[in-house]
Amino acid sequence: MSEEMEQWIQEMLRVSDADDRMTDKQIKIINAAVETFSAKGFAGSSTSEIAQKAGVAEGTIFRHYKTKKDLLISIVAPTMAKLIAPFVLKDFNKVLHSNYPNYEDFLRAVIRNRLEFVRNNLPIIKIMLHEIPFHAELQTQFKEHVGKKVFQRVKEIVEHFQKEEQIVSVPSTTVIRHAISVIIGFFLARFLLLPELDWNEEQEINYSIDFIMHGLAPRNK
Amino acid sequence: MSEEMEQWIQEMLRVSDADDRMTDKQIKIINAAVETFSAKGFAGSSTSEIAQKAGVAEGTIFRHYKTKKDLLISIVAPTMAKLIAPFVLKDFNKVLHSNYPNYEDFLRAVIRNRLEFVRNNLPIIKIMLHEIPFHAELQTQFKEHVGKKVFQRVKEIVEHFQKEEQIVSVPSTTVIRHAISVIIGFFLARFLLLPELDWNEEQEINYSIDFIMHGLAPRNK
Amino acid sequence: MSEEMEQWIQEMLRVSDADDRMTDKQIKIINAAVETFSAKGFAGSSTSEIAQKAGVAEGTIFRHYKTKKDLLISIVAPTMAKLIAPFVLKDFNKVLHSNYPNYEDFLRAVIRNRLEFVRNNLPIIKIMLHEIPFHAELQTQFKEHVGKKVFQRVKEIVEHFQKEEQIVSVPSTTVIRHAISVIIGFFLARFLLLPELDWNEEQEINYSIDFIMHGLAPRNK
Amino acid sequence: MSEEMEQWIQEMLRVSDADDRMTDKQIKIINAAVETFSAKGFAGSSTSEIAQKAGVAEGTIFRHYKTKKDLLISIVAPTMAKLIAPFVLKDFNKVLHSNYPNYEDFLRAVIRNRLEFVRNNLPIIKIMLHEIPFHAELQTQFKEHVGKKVFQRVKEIVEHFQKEEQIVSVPSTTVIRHAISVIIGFFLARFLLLPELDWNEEQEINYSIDFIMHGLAPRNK
DNA sequence: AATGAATGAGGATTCATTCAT
DNA sequence: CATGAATGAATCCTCATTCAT
Repeated sequence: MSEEMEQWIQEMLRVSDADDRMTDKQIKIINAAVETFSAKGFAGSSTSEIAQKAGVAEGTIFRHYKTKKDLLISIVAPTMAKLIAPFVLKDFNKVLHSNYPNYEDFLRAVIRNRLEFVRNNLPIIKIMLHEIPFHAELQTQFKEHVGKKVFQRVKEIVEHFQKEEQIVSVPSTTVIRHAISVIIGFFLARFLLLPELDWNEEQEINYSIDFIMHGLAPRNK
Repeated sequence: MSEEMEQWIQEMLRVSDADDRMTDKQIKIINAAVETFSAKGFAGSSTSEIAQKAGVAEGTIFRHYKTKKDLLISIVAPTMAKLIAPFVLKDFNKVLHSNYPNYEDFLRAVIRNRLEFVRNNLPIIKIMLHEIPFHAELQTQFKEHVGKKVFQRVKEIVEHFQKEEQIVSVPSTTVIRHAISVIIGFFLARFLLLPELDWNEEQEINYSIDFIMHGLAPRNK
Repeated sequence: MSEEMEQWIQEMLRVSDADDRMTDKQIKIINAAVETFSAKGFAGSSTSEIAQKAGVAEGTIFRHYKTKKDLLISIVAPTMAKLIAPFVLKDFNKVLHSNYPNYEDFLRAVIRNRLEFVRNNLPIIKIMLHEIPFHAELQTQFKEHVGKKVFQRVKEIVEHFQKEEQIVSVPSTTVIRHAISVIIGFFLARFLLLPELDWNEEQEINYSIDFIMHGLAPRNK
Repeated sequence: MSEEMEQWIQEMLRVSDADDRMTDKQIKIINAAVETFSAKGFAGSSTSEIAQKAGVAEGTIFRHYKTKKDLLISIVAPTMAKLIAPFVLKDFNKVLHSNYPNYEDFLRAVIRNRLEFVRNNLPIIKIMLHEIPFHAELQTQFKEHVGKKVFQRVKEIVEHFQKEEQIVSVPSTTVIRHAISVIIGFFLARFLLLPELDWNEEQEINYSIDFIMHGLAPRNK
């Protein structure tokens, strides 16, 4: 792997791990809330249970977070930002201007990186998945950030490689959907559907990349 | 398309549409519950709201469904069964013994058929997605039916074509995951993420099949 | 025992066993209600449970008994009447005019007879005990029948024997209370507090009569 | 009366009056609950009525008592304990080793003392009587404490006096039942059946003791 | 007579949130 | 800052009773 890319990966890691300053009790509350929301869903969790699990008084939660929903937002929003952080790095599509003969290594680096991120933030990712449909604020944030910024960046890359005839000539939205489906499908299987299996992650990543590469390869008539 | 396959598709349709006999009020309750659960989630919906929406007394709900959860189950369970019904038809993998040169038409038939089913049962499908993680009964049913029966059938087909060297030599579980990811990815985008777009469904199905076919094609070194 | 007394006992039995005419369903309802009220109390029993136990529709109960309370009254009232029936027989205090040297045999006959009655109507007796304090109608009936009629009869007898100096010269109300306490104390222990014990009823009756006789015997200074 | 006995009576009083520390609202809730349960029975009382009577929000009840039944137990259990407290004082049967020629004074002291206790706790005593049959926890406590501990103590005394031939030679269980029946019979008449009467309590106690003493006196053939 | 679906008031209990300490 | 008692609206659910069939 090129040195350039390694630097980029370091950047990606740095960006994801920025942590806000919080008091000891706040951290306990957040942890308890994450655990509870993740296990029972937002609507199925009670603030009293969270307080108990956090070892604080019921009132303490509301000193830090005006409402229960506030608590949810302040858990999900930063993680959603971190989840897509690498894609909005200003040098994300540096790959375009490098002299890579292909995008395979790049794809592999991104997958590995996000795999780690998901692994380390699994409960919050679950909360995101479950709650986005029910909370306008989260939907807005999701559509804005993921739907626009990320999509825009990825689209540029895809269309670049299409111009170079390294990717089949199919609407770029479709190309993106296919690729992302395969990757997210892997993440879901790995962490949500069959986490108990004995996964060979490197191999599966390779299979997935291989599948995507062949699926997207230009058609030779 | 062969006549045989057309018959099978008819069979698939027939199986999916069997409808239970219910009283007028029961239907109203179910419809109101589907609408509400789908919009706010199970835990976020109140029985009083459902009753009001259904135009019945709150007590009437509990005459027909012992608990609120009962109401959920009796909505989700049959639809989950219908969702996978085609896969457990005894002649589902008839394709194996036919003389198709490939499995493309078969795949297209299944996708089209399930696309229609999802379209016609969208709110319930949403409920399924949201609630399965929180209800042991639904999880059990899902793992049992989808995880075991459907997977088994599909695996047979995949391994059959692998033996005939029409599919790349990769673990069948991985093959299945890739194909399903692409299809479900399409369904999610079509109905949940970007339903407001002006979709050319036939074309997208073709792209997806094309992507899968190339992604799964045997590698020629 | 005298022949006269035996006749009286026969009369007592006859009076207690008069049974009202009821339809088959009515009998089932009453039995179910007795069972339920006795086990859970009136307020703790639901008409739906009674209907279920009786094998009739919920509405059927209300065809025969206007309200749930009606059902209670129509169970308790007749049994309360039967419970005191012997005491209001017009020849109850025939004992006064017989030439008995004492009242022992008479007391024994009454105790035995009421013991049988209680044994055969235990659940209803329980209901009476529990519900009289909470239902004005039952209280009225109880005070009227038991408190007045029975008390009047017994008082005459007691005062008769006091005049004959066979009973200690103590207020007749106190005498009656003492005797009844001992008898009812026995019934309660026998059937409610320690029903599982292996009771020698005849012997206990003798002990109780003996205790009463000595307790009430005229004091010899 | 001996000085020794007077001391014992003081001890008895002290033990009965120990009062738990409770907040102002808790006291109001308990008082309202006692009043309501006593008047309508446990099952016939609603928590909303109790809250209203106590002048607190309904939720407040459940902050202090997890369930309505909890509220009942926390009312009845301590009173049941206090009711029998004198009998389990370690010097209760001190009477055995004193040089009393008889047990009359002792019996009178106990009756007077418990009469006062019942007078001061009448509503709770009523609740006890009504609810013990319907609540396993109360039954257990009753059988354990009253049935075992009290009975054991009293039995020792009775058998002691039987050995000394001051009590008739009849099974001690029967002796106890007779004595207790007379005393409880008096209490019930005094407070529950005919509370409106103008009772001369001291005289009735004397009559009852007299009745018991004669009823239990050794038989002279 | 009998049914049982339907009712809506009322049941116990939970909840997010407030506020005096 | 933190507490936890207090709130009262809202929750799910049960109930006695009615009424069309």
